[in-house]
Order: sequence, then structure tokens, then C-alpha cells
Amino acid sequence: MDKPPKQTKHELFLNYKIWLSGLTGNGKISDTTFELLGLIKKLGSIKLAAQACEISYRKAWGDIESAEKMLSYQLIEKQRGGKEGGHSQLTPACIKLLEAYEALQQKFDDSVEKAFNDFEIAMAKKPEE
Amino acid sequence: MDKPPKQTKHELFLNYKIWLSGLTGNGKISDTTFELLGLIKKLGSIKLAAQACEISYRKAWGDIESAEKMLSYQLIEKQRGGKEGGHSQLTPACIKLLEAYEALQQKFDDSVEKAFNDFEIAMAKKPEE
DNA sequence: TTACGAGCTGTAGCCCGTTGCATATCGATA
DNA sequence: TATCGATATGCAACGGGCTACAGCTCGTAA
Repeated sequence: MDKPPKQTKHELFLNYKIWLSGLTGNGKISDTTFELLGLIKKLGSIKLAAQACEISYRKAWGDIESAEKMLSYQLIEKQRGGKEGGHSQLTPACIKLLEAYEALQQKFDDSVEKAFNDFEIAMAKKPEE
Repeated sequence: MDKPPKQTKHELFLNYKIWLSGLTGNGKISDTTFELLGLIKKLGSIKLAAQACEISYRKAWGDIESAEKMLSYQLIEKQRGGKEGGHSQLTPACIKLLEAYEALQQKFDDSVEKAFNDFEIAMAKKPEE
């Protein structure tokens, strides 16, 4: 899921990872989890989303559970049974959260790009300058 | 070493981690490694710096080695022997790198703060707004 | 010339996140 | 009312990262 990092003239890449945590530190929502949520929204299924995310269903399920526990509200509307076995969709609260996160992520990307450009410039300078 | 993350009115914290990697992905320089380098500069000893960093000497040494291999230049001037056992200091190239990183880190912090403020505002709004 | 303490190095073992598997549950629809 | 497949859940096993520890190397100052 990690997007290709940015390269310097010095053959360095900048990588970063962001996540949300709760007050007591007893849980977290990682970028991967948000990606998972986005895929559930798109695919309507935890199973399919987990596959697309290249993580085990077990992990996907656990991540959702811990995120919901941390936030103390429901993220996923789950439907079991039926010929199709079941399906899932995001709650309105989850959609709101996801959209806020995606905006956060986007702003972050832009800022990082800028900061890293400055880094490249600094590294290109000779030490004595 | 992780600094306290920022809190929303929704009792959420934003956390992040950055690191540099090389072309072939065969190594990385984490924020912890940069913290270690800063402490070596300050304390003049890998051993003391590792203690201050709360990592094992073994890991500190391995991190430095892999960073130097990745960059293919020397970061640390090491001195063995003597009554004091030895000491270490940063090379000029390392100091330059460290300073560039610290500036990058600072800009990162600012970006995070700004992006997270917007996130808070978005989360404070009612879904229908 | 020796003693000391940091730099170096290998390895056994722990911790913890994750996978993989097994198995149960549910319920719309055919 | 039988079926089918996704949701739900536990657990053994694996693997990577790290620590703990043991032991060595070095060279200066006493």
C-alpha cells in the first residue's frame, strides 16, 4: 500500500507513516486501516477489501474491531447471511471520518513534498557554504 | 523518543514517523537513528548515546553500520582504546545530513500541526453540514 | 607494560504482529 | 427449508526486530 517515496539527487527516499491513536494508547488507526475502510466502501465487503489490501481477513477484522473500540462508535454496518454470505458498508460517521482523514493525508503529502525539496537543496549545498 | 501527539476534541491523537531509505531498499535511516546521531554529537560516545536513546548498544551500532552502508560514506569517526576506552564523533558529512534532517523534521511538525487542525475542524462539523 | 573501558561482533532467545487454518454462525433467496 | 458464502472468532506457528549477554579488540595514560 505504501506509495513510492520521493528521491533526492543523493539517491535518498523520504518515507513516512501517519496514524491516529486514542487517549489511553490502547489502540490505533493506521493508514492501512483507512485504506481498508476506503476499499470496504468501494467493494462492499471486508473479505474483498482485505484481499485488495493484501492483508489477512483476520487482521482486517481485528483492525476494525480495535478502531471501533477506540472511537467507541460503529464504523461498519455488517450484514451476515443470505445467498451471498453477507456484505458490509461504512456508517455515516465512518464516511465522515474517512473523508476528513483523506483530506488530512492530502495536505500532508503536499507539505511533505515541499519540506523534502528544501532537504534536497540543503543536501546539494557544499558543507562550507 | 516519540513526542506526544496532538489531540482533537474527539480524543484522537495524530502520530507520525519518517525515515529515509536508499535506492535498492536495502536499508533505512529512521528518526531514531537521527536522534542517536544527535546524541553522539552531544555525548561523544555511541554507548552513552544508545543509553540516552534507550536502545541497546547492539542496535545502535547496527543502525549506524547500515546507514553508512546505505549512504556509502562515513558518518562516525570512531576512536578505540585509551584509558577511557574510546570515543566517537560525527563526520562533517554527518553533521550536514543531521542538520538538513532536523530542518526537515521541523517543517514536518509544522505541516502536521496545520493539517491536523483542519482535520479537527472537519470532525467537529456535523455530517450534514 | 599493563589496565581500563569503549568500540566491535556473534548468537540465543524473547516479544509481538501477522498469517493461516479450522470452525462456527447467520439469514436472504432459490 | 436447504444452501451458500461472508461475517465472526480462537489458536498454533512463523518471522523480524530487538535485547541480553558473552567475549573479543584496541590503544592511551598511568
